[in-house]
Amino acid sequence: MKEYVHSEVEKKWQDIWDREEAFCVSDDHSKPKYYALVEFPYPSGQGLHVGHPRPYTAMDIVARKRRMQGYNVLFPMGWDAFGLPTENYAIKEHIHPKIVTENNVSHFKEQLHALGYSFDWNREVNTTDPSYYKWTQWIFLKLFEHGLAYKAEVPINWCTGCKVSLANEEVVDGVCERCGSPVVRRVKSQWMLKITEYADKLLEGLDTVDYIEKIKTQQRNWIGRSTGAEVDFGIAGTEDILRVFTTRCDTLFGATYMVVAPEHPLIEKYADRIGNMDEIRAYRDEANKKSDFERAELSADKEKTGVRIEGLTAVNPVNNTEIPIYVSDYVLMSYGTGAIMAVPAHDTRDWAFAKKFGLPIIEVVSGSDKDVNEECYPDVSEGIMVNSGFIDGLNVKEAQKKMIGFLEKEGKGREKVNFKLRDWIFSRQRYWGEPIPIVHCEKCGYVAVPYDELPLMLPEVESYEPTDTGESPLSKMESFVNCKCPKCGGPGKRETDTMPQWAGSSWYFLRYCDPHNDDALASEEALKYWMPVDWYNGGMEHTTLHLLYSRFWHRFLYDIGAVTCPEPYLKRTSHGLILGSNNEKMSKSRGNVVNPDDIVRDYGADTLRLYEMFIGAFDMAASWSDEGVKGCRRFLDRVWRLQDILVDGDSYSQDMETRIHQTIKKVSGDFDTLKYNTGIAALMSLLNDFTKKGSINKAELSLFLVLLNPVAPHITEEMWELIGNEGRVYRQTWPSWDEEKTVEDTVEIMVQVNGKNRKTISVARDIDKDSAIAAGREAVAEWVDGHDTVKEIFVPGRLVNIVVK
RNA sequence: GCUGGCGUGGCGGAAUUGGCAGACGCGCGGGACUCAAAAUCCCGUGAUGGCGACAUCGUGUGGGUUCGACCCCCACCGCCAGCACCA
Repeated sequence: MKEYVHSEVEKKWQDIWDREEAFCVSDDHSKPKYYALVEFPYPSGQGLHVGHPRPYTAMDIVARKRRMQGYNVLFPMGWDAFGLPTENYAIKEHIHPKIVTENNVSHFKEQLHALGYSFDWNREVNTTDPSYYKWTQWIFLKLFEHGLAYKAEVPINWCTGCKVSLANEEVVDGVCERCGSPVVRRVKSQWMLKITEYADKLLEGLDTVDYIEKIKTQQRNWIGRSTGAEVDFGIAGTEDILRVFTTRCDTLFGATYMVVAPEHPLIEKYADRIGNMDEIRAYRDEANKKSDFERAELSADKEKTGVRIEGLTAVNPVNNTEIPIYVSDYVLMSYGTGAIMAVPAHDTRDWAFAKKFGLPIIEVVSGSDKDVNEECYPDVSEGIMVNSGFIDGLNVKEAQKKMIGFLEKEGKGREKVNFKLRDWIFSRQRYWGEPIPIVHCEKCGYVAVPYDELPLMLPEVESYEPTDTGESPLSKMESFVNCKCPKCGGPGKRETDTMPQWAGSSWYFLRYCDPHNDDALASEEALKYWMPVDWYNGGMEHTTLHLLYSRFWHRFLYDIGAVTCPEPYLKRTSHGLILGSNNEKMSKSRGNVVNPDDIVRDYGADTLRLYEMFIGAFDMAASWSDEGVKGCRRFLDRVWRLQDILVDGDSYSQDMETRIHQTIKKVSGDFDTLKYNTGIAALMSLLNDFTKKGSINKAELSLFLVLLNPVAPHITEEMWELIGNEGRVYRQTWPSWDEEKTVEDTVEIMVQVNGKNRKTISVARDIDKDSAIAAGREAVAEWVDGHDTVKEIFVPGRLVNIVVK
């Protein structure tokens, strides 16, 4: 027998697949389509990581199996290539990011190719390609046109050392990831996308798709819809109001003071009436010095701080009581209205604050067995209202209803829905991203670059270093910045910020449908045929960013008629991380990184694919084991040696038939439900049976190769050819099983006495209850004779249980 | 703190969703082949007791439901992930 040399076999078949264009797909509308998608990688300088092949192999198995089942399968790959690491590397090494990207992409591509994936490389996309980002810019302009892109002053992370704004990911433990200087919050004018306008649609859409539950929950929590009421408190001696959002308007009679965020505009507005303005400004400045990290870090059980606003009091609209107003950083400007009504009796934060500042605490929901002055009573979803005037005696729900009625009648409040979701900060003061196609004109304001001028090319610059002021490197390029206003023809200045990395990845799945189209992001015909994506797998870390952003863009494109379905992904799953052999996350500093190239070289791509699918449940983290890899290679060696015991035969031998049908069923089911580990285990078991038997016929081996092919495509093609079969495994039809043949004629059932196993007997599969029990009684006579029978239980195919006294 | 998930041999993990716990793989022990080793093949492998057939115990802890519980219910402990002063 020929020796199994994985390097030769794998190279041979990869070349053949290339030559045959084996996995290039055409828009053949006569066949049912299947769109399998994996998240495209960021082509980093480090190359492929052993974490990448886990989802890629999983979806490659799905794609290969669906092809064998007669589907026209789109399984594409591309590059999410804009981004910071490339830019930083370019700065350090003085190489243009475009060149860095090209090198990285070609390295990645080689590595993916060596793993034998069935990607359709004719549809490769690259987000940094102008013919691609032309359409990213087009979508931005559409958003702008529909009022969903706007400029706003927002707080950003500012590195005091590099004098540059940082993405959240670049802030580590409150300091700059690169230079270690403290990071503070700073206000800057940024492009924003109004994802909040789509909050409800994004929430509702979740009910129509098949995502694993944990993803749905996380998205729902992130969107954070809560229903409550807006309540307007008067400000004594003025016409102004202080508006708050509350989910508990029933507790309004218990509101004994108010708190506003340090940045609340009301403070500056009444600066001349406020007695202690200096103190308040000092407090605000202190709060602003804190980075997000510090604010969050200290949040949990931090002592409450705050300052009373002297000279301003609020009027409670239900009883016209005047109550004090405080500033405190526990109230966030970014949620609700930036102001709250404090009900210390029933909110732990308000209670802590009230205790510290000696404010009154009034119980308004009964039910606590303690005095609310001694202990806060926050759990008040049930309970009866007390000390609450016209809603006394009502339960919480009724009280809320009546209160909203009252507020609406008085014009002092209304029902209101609030979201945690914030608008999407869309500007980056960076070079390596899509230029934002907007011109600022003194006369006309922000003006869109005309569609026929897209793509707005990213110009060549001399240096990618950010400027001292934190502006994008593009701002130093006068020839780029200065232009004519597209509207009035007067002097204009181009936007110099670029888009975040999330932009290009928010629609790439659409481009795969029609990647070379120059007139549209994809033709309607192609979109109609291919979309939505049938199965999308990706990392859990993208659930609230990429996954939500792309759903938002897609829904918007649907609303303007650019795409044909409202939700982009029918099904979403997530893979678990691959940890180092020490159970820790793989990283250079921990020294536990495994390079996939080494595994491919030493054991072969098929081994790596098999191992990563066998390592454990797909959605759970799994730690790397070199011994486990060897075990998988050993299995492939044993598969190869099946040639030694090969005999003639063009149908399954009788003694193996049941096992074979069981295995087809098991593998088919497991490959469709991400249970690759047990599917592979079933194949290992079947192999063990053939080895034990000492022979396998050609029909049986051929079947085995077809079942194993999606996981280990190279070795199976080679063996298929060696045993003299025609054609290719990847073009075979996926086998079906006969349900009748998956069950044995006789079954072993256990016989229990009082629930305890005593004997095992062999009976006909379709034995009736009485005969089964009779046979059972006979087998366990020594335990039941002489006892009274209480109950007899028969579970077909499983057991007989005789309960005696 | 909130949300979601998990807890099973020496290890990675199975268990048709209430029906023989530990499939499959790793590791380990023994044997065959070999001058020897590697590779390969065969046998064994939850714990305790027994030469043995076998018996008892055993799925984080404590209780419960049931003829029967890794699975369902109640309480608790521990770990992982995400969010976190969200009004």
